[in-house]
Amino acid sequence: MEKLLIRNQLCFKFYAFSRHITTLYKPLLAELGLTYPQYLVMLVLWEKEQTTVKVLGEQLMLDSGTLTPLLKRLAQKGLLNRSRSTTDERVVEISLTTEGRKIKQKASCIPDQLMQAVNTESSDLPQLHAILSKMIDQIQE
Amino acid sequence: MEKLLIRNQLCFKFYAFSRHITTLYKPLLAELGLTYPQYLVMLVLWEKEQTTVKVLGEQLMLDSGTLTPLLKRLAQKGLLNRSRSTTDERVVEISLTTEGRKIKQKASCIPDQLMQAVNTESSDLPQLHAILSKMIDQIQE
DNA sequence: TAAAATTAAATTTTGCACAATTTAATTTTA
DNA sequence: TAAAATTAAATTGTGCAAAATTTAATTTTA
Repeated sequence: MEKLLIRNQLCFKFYAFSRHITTLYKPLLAELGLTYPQYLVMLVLWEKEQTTVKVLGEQLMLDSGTLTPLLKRLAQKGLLNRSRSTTDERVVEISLTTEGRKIKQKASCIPDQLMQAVNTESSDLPQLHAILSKMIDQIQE
Repeated sequence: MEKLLIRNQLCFKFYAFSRHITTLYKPLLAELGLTYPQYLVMLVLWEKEQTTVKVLGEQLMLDSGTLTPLLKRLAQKGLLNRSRSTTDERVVEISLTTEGRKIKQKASCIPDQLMQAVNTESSDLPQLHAILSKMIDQIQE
């Protein structure tokens, strides 16, 4: 029964820390007018300027129920375009706009600023990366 | 700029894995009729049968905006009672009901089942616990 | 090739999360 | 002790998440 003690729950630690990270991002992303999930979409588009809702969903592990309204908001802000593919009308293509490309510069300092705020002992970082990567790879099998 | 690559983002890994854990809990908690945040509240109450919204919020790192409606749902299910403190009318006391106490038995197998589903290499577990505990302790300073 | 199956997004619904504000009670302090 | 400050919940509003269903397009297969 001691496994029901909240302090012993690894999953609660993930849940709590993940939310904490989002609050640390908030002031940094506010300057770009983005939420954290919106920022993740922009990260993907900064790597590859054109993609689809499906591919985006696979990369971020989010479904269309989450992405459709989120992408509409980003389109509203003028950061990306949404359009039906002409070769397959089921597909919606997402492409970076000039404005969307522009704010990549402003975002370039965010990763460092954020990690500073997270303030993880830097010796723990490689281990965390390794363990989490392994765990996430397992999900995607 | 390579820090803007999504695969390099530790925070995305936390975000994605935390959501993944919640989906693993879902079928287990469905038998109790609970969501994951509701389950966390029950974990706290199974340790200490009476508490307050404020204390609960500190333990789970959630505010009244999240807890108030969540606690109303748990009260609706008959698992806990909400009542204003008589000594300080600002405070709402939360107490476990007989029904709420009863389902602790049903929940006793969940931690093991969940960790099996998470399928983390068991050699990584102590490290994860240690690193996350340290990081969460820093938040609460 | 027509029917069946599959696929991609969108929609609907429920339930968090959290910032900001409000309300009411209690404490502090001038 | 009356005014000011603080505290605890509740409320309001926005934006995820994810399950379930719907819609429309494409692919498979009988």
